[in-house]
Amino acid sequence: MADNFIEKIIEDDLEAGRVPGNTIVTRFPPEPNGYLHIGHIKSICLNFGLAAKYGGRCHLRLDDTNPAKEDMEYIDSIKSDIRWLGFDWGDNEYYASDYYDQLHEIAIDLIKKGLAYVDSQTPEEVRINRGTLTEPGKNSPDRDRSIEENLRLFKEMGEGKHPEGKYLLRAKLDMASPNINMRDPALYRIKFAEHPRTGNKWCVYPMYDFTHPISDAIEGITHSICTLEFEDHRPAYDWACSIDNIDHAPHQYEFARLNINYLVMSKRKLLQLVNMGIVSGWDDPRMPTISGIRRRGYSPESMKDFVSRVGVAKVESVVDYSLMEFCVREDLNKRARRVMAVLDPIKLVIDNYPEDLTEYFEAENNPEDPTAGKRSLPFTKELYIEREDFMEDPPKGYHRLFIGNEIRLKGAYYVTAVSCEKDSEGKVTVVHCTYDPESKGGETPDGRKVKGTSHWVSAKHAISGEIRLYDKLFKTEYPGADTGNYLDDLNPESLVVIKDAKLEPGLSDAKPGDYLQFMRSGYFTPDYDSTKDHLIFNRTVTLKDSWSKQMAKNK
RNA sequence: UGGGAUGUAGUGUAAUGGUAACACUGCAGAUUCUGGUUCUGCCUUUGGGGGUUCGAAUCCCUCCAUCCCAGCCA
Repeated sequence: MADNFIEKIIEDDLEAGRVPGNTIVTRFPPEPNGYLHIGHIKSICLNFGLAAKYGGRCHLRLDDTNPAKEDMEYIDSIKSDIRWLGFDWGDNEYYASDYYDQLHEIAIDLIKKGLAYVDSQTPEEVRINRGTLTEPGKNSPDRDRSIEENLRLFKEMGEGKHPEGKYLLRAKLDMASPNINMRDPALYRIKFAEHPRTGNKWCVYPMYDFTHPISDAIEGITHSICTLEFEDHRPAYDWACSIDNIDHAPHQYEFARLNINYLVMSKRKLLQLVNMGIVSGWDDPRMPTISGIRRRGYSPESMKDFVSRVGVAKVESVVDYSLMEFCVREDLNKRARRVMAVLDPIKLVIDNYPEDLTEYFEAENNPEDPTAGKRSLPFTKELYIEREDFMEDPPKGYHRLFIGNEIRLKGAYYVTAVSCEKDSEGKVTVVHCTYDPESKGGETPDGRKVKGTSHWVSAKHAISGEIRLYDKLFKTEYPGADTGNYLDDLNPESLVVIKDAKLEPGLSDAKPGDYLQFMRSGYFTPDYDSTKDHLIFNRTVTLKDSWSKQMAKNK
């Protein structure tokens, strides 16, 4: 069953016998000029998913035709990000630069056939003579240069005899075409940049419209899938596939790229955020890069689920950020180990609890997963609880701790608040309570109910940790929509650091990649910089919180 | 204004001439040793106008709206 229009096309092609060897071949073709982001996940899942579903293969091809912007660092990150998602391209790792020799030959061939020429117009002249959207372009004065002259000049371009911008190899198509991409598109330009893979071997580099279709054809790609903005390039794609007598020319199909509100996804903007130091790097947990969300604690499974829920179509759309949060919560709910962590601690003293006693209580590691086992938590007279779990003057509907109210300390005892101490500024520092020894384990023989349950850690046994509370990097749905500058919409509270949270002792051996739920708070994961002496946890996403939502509404 | 595309609940995606649906969001409630999870219910949809047809989201005409294209970027 086809899940989207591309699968429908593939199934039709397969059924009609239009696919050589009945093996579909796709490719994921990133340009190594930045880190992969969430938008790429859609393309990766589509291309690798298609190959898996229809028993074909998917190539990884680095589209490295612009050495001025590309870098080895990006190539490495791209590969590790795809692997993290769980996809394997096997031996099918290719580079557009692998085809430079062939591409060069084809270009010479085109010149010999009179289908390409060397243009000596300045870039400015090329632009002006291209015409506009409504007016046709004008032929270059060099359009009818002799084949011999073209051959000589192209050779000299390749030999580094001319500066950048001096000459340009163009296809001889149609300067009057209503499709601007067909008005004698550039094939080769001079560039003296060092290429990450070919070094200084070349000083002419082929353009996308020339390189991409031919790379696809060389690799035997059957279905070349790209985003909507390349729709206009399809005639150029088909032209390039037609010049070399290819048996089974690949076809290009376009789908809508993934947009998500509250996020910026263009590589230009992401690079700017990195370069301006607004984030700590490409893998800052607030970045929508794959390495960023990995560090943030998102699971690959949740992201694959997310893009599959988004679907594939040709309508340009903006997906709700909340769908992504739903997906990560749903996955982490099933797999995250539950722990107790008090982010903003106040001391809770149980006045009638023995001074030197330590009891141990068993706690489930994950109520959603019985196989996750249990752990033992120490309990003493002095504990830490969350500051927001006690109020002197609670609003209606508050069923946490207040003077005279009884709550449960998760898995331990029922306690009733009796008094509190405050500092000179009126801030509560200590809450005093009494416990009911009969309620041991969190239930009483008389079966009475309490409405509130708080998490806690024993003050004596607690370990300290730094907590990084991440939130959206932008505070508006469409960053920059109002002012034209997306940087105006940065969320000043996208990162709030808690220096000294109180954590249950077992957290000392948590490692990056662990999925944790800090009970009643959110999902967290150890940061890469976390050490045994200085624990650091990143908040992936909060738990849904209907209480704070209700409070916000009543305001 | 030339060319290329796209219009289905707030958001995303199905339904290919036969009862407009699923998920997320939102709202209400139940359950719960996480105000989490789970469960139940509710809200809201075919861009407009014509036409063809017993019957149109689907086919035709027309209008409207939105997006993309004038890099020697991809």
